[in-house]
Amino acid sequence: MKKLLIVDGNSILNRGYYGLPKMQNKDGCFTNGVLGFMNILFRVISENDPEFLIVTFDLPKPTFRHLMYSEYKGTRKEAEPEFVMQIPVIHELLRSMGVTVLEKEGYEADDIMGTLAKRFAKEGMDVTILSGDRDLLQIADDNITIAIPKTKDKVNTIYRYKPEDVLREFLVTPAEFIDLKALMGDSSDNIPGVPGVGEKTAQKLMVEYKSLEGIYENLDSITQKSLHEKLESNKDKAFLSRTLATIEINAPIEVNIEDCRMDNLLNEESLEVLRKYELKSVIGKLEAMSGAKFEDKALEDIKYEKIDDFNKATELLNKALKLKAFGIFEDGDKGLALSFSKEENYYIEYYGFLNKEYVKGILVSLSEAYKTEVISLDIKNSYDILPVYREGFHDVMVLSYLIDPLKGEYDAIYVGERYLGSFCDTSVINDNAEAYPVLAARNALLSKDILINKVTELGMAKLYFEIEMPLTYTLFSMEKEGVLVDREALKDYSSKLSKDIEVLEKDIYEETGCEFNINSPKQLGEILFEKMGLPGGKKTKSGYSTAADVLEKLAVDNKAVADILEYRALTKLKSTYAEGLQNFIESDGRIHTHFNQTITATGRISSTDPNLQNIPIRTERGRELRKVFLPKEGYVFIDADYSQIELRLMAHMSGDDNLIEAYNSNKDIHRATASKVFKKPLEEVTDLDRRNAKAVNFGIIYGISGYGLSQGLSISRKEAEKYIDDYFETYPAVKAYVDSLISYAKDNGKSITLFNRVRPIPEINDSNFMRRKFGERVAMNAPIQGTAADIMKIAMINIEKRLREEKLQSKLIIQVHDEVLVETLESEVSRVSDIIKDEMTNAYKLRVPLEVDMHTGTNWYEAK
DNA sequence: CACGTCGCG
DNA sequence: ACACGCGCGACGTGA
Repeated sequence: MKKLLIVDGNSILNRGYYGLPKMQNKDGCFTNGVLGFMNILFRVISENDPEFLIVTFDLPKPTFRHLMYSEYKGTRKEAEPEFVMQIPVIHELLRSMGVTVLEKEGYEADDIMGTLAKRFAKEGMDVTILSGDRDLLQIADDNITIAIPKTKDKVNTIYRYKPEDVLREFLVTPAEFIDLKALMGDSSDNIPGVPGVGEKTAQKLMVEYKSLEGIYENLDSITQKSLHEKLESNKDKAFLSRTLATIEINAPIEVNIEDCRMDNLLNEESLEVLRKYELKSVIGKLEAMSGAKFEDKALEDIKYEKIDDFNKATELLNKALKLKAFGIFEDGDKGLALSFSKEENYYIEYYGFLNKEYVKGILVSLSEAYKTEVISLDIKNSYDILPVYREGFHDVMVLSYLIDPLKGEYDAIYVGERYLGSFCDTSVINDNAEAYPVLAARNALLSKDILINKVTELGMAKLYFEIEMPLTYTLFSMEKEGVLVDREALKDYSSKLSKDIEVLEKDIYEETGCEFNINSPKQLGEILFEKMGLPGGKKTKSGYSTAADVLEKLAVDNKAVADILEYRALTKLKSTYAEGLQNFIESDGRIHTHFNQTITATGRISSTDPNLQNIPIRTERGRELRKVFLPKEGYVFIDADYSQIELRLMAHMSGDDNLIEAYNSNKDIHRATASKVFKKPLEEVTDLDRRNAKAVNFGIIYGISGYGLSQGLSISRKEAEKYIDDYFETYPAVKAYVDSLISYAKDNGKSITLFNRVRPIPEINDSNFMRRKFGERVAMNAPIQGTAADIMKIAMINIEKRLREEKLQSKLIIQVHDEVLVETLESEVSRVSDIIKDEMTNAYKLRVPLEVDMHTGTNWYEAK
């Protein structure tokens, strides 16, 4: 008989918390509840040996049961912060262990447990519910055991209740237990009960009359006067209490039991979490349970067949086409790994006619004739041998990123250990260059369904299928196209910089009276603040801060400092851009950056080798650099950027009527804000007012703080705080919205975008003030920045697709967060402009218009 | 390899 | 009294 264990998360965490003395890790995070939770859980697991495990939690929101009777205000006293901060920790740990965690808005954990227990028991499973309190006893039946941990005489035991045990101890059946509770009441559950009736009396009544109905039908036979009166005058309360005490067993919860299979609790991910919270004993218990030390877990071989025969490779590729799904991972120009199943893997070595072109020739038929799923760990790097993106292509790296965007790395080893519980011998990978590609193809194939289930559970299926997967192809196409760069112009730019740098260098040596390495913050700090005695406090770990905002204050009346700032600006331009970019110009004269889809915490893409998302623009000297980015012969650039997309999203998502109105009437938003916040007519708003309002607008998006704003505007913190207060008074719904973002994050340990993209925020309930405040700012920023990223991705996918499908020659080549650059055939300018504008403005319908600024030019300087 | 700094949105 | 704007990547220095 299959065994299922369902755990009442909040209640067991609570048990754990009060069962152990307070403990903290070195970050100050309390962990005793989590440790206690795990101890109880492992105890039950070892005694029961369940095959499946589900943990449920209450959401802090009111439930339907309680909403119906909202006059019963919560009497539950506020939980201790040391307890509350462990809620996200237990979530993080359970998630890392791959445990199914269920919670549903509008339902208590009791309802979820009751529903699932009854459902799976009916299907013939042996169900155990682990809870810290007796509420669940009403659910007990022949196939459902209620396990309750108790401490008696300092000995922890797990009490197990079947219906007969309930009867023996409480003298009622599980069904009657509901009425018993209705009479007694339960203050911790906000169940009023009949005042004055306690456990003993209730029990006596139930034994005698079996139900509330029985009691009230025979009220006359209750002779004890005071009890009679209590019952009579509280009949409504009794029946209402019964409704409140009844656990829902038909809650709308969907669970695939196979997803709840308990295996691989100890993996790279959970190990990391356990180490972070310093729960070594848990690691030990998990090792003992899995029967092996983590370090010497059974290592799996990477088995594969090497193919270097042309006919064999052809046969294999044709076989792949006919499969339901296969895994693929390209090993640069050296070869190609294919995986057909856990056991059947191949490495095709490119050689002679057996090359990429040949392989692509076969695989290209995947575009129509075959519905075969193609699954990779990084499919963007395989499009050079695949047809254009279609449904059925999958990327396991992208899936892992969506589930845990803070992780940073999603290689085959990580996926194997976290999602497959398969540990491979890394020495094999070090020794054999073919092993990793094979492992990547295989683990991608094997983990895809597991990961899609997780992503679906998290509400991100649409995000994955409709945005992230199509985007893999868009980014591939952009990288492949690259951007033309004028190497000679870059060299000229560099040598002009060199001249000016040389002069500055000499001036600085003279002005400071000594020669030193200006690029060394250490030496510079010593010269400025010790030798020259300029005012400036220690700011960094390693000495004086020589950051620009510090130096700018000194530069006003010190020529040397002013020169140093300029020197810094010019050397930056020279080393990072003028010299740096040259190294990336390839033989086609173009730079092919890498657009990374699995880096940022918020959902933006990033650009590396080189970074084309930080090409200078704010200073004229830097902006000049954009003249070296050119469209190819016969083409021009069209540059398009969203106008204030994040602020527009703030208007949309907060639903603030004032902000929405400002945008819908096409106002200058910063000016309009200044007018309202500083309470003066639009005509009287000065440039300074506007600048300040703009800073506040930005501050709101970044997660405002008085101090931060005061630094940005060089005003006192008090003034800055006044600005913020006035701002929130002007746009009250914005205030309510950012508050709701913080409270959502505190409750859930994460924030989400409009498209359900998840950004975990582990800092949000940290006991450390700084970390917690950081978490709060992240909670305010991530939904806005992330939603903007989502929308831009939609626009990019659609632009690339239309250019391709409408057989235009123009190509999308660069994205800079809210901006795209399209290399446009001259004769297509009008058509392509329409496409870009159309796809960007209509990427998603908001309550305010999405506006796009577009320019054409013969280089990036002109087009922007 | 960590740090400080600074380029961009 | 004090902590403090959000998100990235690249470079040079110095241990």
